[in-house]
Amino acid sequence: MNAKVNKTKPSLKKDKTREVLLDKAAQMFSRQGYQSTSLKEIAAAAGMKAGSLYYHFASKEALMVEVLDRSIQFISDRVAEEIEKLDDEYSFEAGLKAFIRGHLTAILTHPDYTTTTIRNNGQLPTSVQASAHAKREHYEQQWRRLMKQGREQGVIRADLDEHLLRLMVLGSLNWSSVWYKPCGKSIDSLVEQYTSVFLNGCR
Amino acid sequence: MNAKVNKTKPSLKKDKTREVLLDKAAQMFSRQGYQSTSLKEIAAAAGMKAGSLYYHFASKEALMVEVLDRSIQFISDRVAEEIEKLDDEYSFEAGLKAFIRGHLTAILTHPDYTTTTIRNNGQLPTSVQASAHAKREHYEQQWRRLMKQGREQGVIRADLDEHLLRLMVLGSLNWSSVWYKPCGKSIDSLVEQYTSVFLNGCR
DNA sequence: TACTAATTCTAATGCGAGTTAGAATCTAAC
DNA sequence: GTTAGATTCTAACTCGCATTAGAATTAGTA
Repeated sequence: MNAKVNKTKPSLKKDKTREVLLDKAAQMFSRQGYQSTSLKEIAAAAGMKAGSLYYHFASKEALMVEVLDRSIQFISDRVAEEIEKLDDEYSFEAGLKAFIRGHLTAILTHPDYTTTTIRNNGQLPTSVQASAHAKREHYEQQWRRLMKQGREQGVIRADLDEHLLRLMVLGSLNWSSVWYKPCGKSIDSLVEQYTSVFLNGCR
Repeated sequence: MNAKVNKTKPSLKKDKTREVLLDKAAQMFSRQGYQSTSLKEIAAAAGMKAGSLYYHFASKEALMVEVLDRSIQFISDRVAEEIEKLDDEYSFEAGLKAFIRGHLTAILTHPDYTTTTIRNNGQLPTSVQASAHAKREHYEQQWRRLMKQGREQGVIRADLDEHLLRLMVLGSLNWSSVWYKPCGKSIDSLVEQYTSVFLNGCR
């Protein structure tokens, strides 16, 4: 019991500042990009000096890796949540709407993390890039399965390439992180329009 | 006449290396981002040393500004070309297809320049950002006009927000620069699918 | 060949970045 | 209050960057 107290209490404090550092890092990475953001800025935003960061993270790259990991996790989890709300044998239409709602909600409610992934994709040190690749691949696999289902259920017209369709949907969804301002339309109304346009578009 | 020779001949040589430098810069900016690309790398790719760049460009920022300018110009020109092929009183359907073809062709045939714009959007020094803003605004204005036409001609359903629709189309088009590999599908077949999906989608 | 201008190189400057080691401070249990 | 451990700070170090001035080289003209 004593041991437990000794280990959980300080680790809570430590996790707290780790959390703050990650949030601030995600915020600045998403706005200025990875290279343009200095550890000094991140540390200052969290109320400390640059050197102190190294007590929590091994390097700037390690920080970025964790931000990217969380970002993909946010999206993946949020989509999974929406899927679980459906019946076991859901239709392609219902599935697509759930995917769109999950993906869009994640992007627009955790803009700092997800925008970091979307924006910095492709222009990061290869070591960082490799680390996030596996998780993203797994998520995209789920989209592929959804599209295959649409094809098999005959909802996707024969003359359409389902891979390209997937990229069209993901492209327009991801792009929302570029222009979305929370003051405008509600996420729900966005979901409705995205779903409606793409469903009508592929039938 | 002599004066003409004296001025055109060397300026041709000079313009040539300027061109090479811009091309290489666009290439590296699009792949690694603005901050992660050093003048040393750009110069090396053009077969010279970093210091020599300053004979052609005032600064790294000036280089970037010109790359961005050209990028938007490419897209804008290419779209204008497609529009000119149409009748004077073209329909929304024809207009949309021309816009999509122009935009996509520009993106996929000058990927270095256009990807630089798309990727680095938002994470550049504000001075650089401001310079490209005007041209881009003018181009987006043309899209707004197209969408308005679609609404007035009744092709865009009443329940759709035409501003959001514009962002959906531009998003999925721009995203193609992230995944497109020239070895895959032809640009024409992409144009067909984009047009078909969005036209069916908004009717 | 000699002269001139255009173009590139060399070498140096200053700055800010990421990183590190050790000192300083804070926290909490005895 | 003392002590031990956790956390942060200070002050340095190294490195690569953009930038610059002047020397060196090239190329074209007479």
